[in-house]
Amino acid sequence: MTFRLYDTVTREVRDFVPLEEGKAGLYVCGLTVQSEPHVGHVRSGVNFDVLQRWLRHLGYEVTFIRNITDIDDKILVKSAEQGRPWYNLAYAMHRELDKAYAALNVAPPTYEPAATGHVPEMIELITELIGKGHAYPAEDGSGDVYFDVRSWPSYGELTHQGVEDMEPATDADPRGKRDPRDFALWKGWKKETEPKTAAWPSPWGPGRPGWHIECSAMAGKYLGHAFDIHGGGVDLRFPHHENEQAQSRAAGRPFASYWMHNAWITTSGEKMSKSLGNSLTIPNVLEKYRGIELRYYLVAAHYRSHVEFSFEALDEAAKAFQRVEAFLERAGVSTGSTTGVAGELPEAFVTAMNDDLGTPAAVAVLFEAVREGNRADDPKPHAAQVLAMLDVLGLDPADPAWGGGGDDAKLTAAIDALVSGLLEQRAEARAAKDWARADAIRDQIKQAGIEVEDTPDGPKWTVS
RNA sequence: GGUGGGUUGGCCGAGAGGCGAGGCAACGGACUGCAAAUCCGUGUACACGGGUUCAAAUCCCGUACCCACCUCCA
Repeated sequence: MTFRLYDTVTREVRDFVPLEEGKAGLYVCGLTVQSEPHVGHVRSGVNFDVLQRWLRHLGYEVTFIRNITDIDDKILVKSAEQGRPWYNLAYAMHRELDKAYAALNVAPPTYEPAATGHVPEMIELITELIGKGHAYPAEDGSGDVYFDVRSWPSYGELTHQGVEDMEPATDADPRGKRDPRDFALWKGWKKETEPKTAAWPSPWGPGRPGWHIECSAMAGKYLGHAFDIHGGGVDLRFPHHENEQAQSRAAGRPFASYWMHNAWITTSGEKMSKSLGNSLTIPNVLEKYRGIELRYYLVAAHYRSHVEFSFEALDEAAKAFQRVEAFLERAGVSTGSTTGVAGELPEAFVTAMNDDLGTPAAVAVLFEAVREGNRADDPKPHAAQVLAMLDVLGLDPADPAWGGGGDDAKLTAAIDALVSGLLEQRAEARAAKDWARADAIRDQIKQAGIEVEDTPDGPKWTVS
């Protein structure tokens, strides 16, 4: 059975046929590192991480490039507001993003190129476009270079829009554009307002890259002029991806075969914009929920479905996932080094994943396996299947990526020593059928935040 | 004005012509000293109005409401 995915261009789910058999080239637009990452930002990271893992599972040799935009208008504005160099802000936020990805077990891509490191590649591409008559230096002496939308008849093909139907830019400043829809490939340095460090030499004078050009240049450099899949958030379809494709193809590069776009996460029906305050930043959410729980929440919804974020829903998701963990614990495989040597994936799971990464259906299969395992005399084979599924989804609790360092083990031992003393007293009370005292001890332990469960193997405690 | 998406039970969230995805919560039962966990069982949901069909949450027409993008937001 082949892997099928939804292509934004054809608007249908179609077979994935790579350009080169056995290999998959994937480019995903990463973030503009201008502020702390929030839940919405990280969704794309998790979604494409699942894609990457699934392609690898299918046996593809994956080259995964996810860029970092580390110079742009907003970075300049924000850093100025904060009174620090733009590169300091970008670098600090980049490190925050790395931390957020790590906390969610988002595997690093093959390479994470930054825009500022690829100015020569961009200049080369822009020069080529000017040479072919698809771009022009602004006539107002600003040092800007624009892509000439009118020179490229298929402009709009990605998002199925005609140039005539597009709303003319409302940002009143036409600068030196021939057509208001023309977009900047290169932005001339504005001496009066922009720091000198934000300008690079170019044939058109000092300046910095336009937003879209970086992705065309970097995708071309690391994946070749034609590659398999290009991904990003829905908002990037237009103008970003439309422009990437236009400028790449105008330069004679075929560019991506498939376009994938993940949907939004909103809060109270609204876009999770960066101005919303910081209650939804990853560091904040991780104070209340574990990374694996947040990841489960994100994976349990289909990547093309809009998700209305709420802490109530995240809470439910966390409980659901704990059910899986409790099963693994019971089956006695949760702490073993079973990662990677787990059982076979159920066919229904594979079918679900092959159908445009149908993670909701895949998760349903996961829970069915958990129930069967709970019912079975020997849960181990089911547990092995469960682990195999979790591994593909990046949700294996035993994965060292989740941390669980040595301090934890020490703490656990210390608590165990304290709790076991109390549990012995409770056992004595129970043996004497002194239920009141037994329950009082259990309540006492519970007040410390520790739940006691009686199992066939004796009482077990967990931090609730 | 253009383009696209959405409205599913108490809640989250799948599905895309005919067997009630899955999870959370609730209720009943089993197990338990009581719990917890687990298992078994219970719900007749698809925005509204028409239509097509033996059969519609799913297809068609219309209506309402919501959302996203339209030049630097994942």
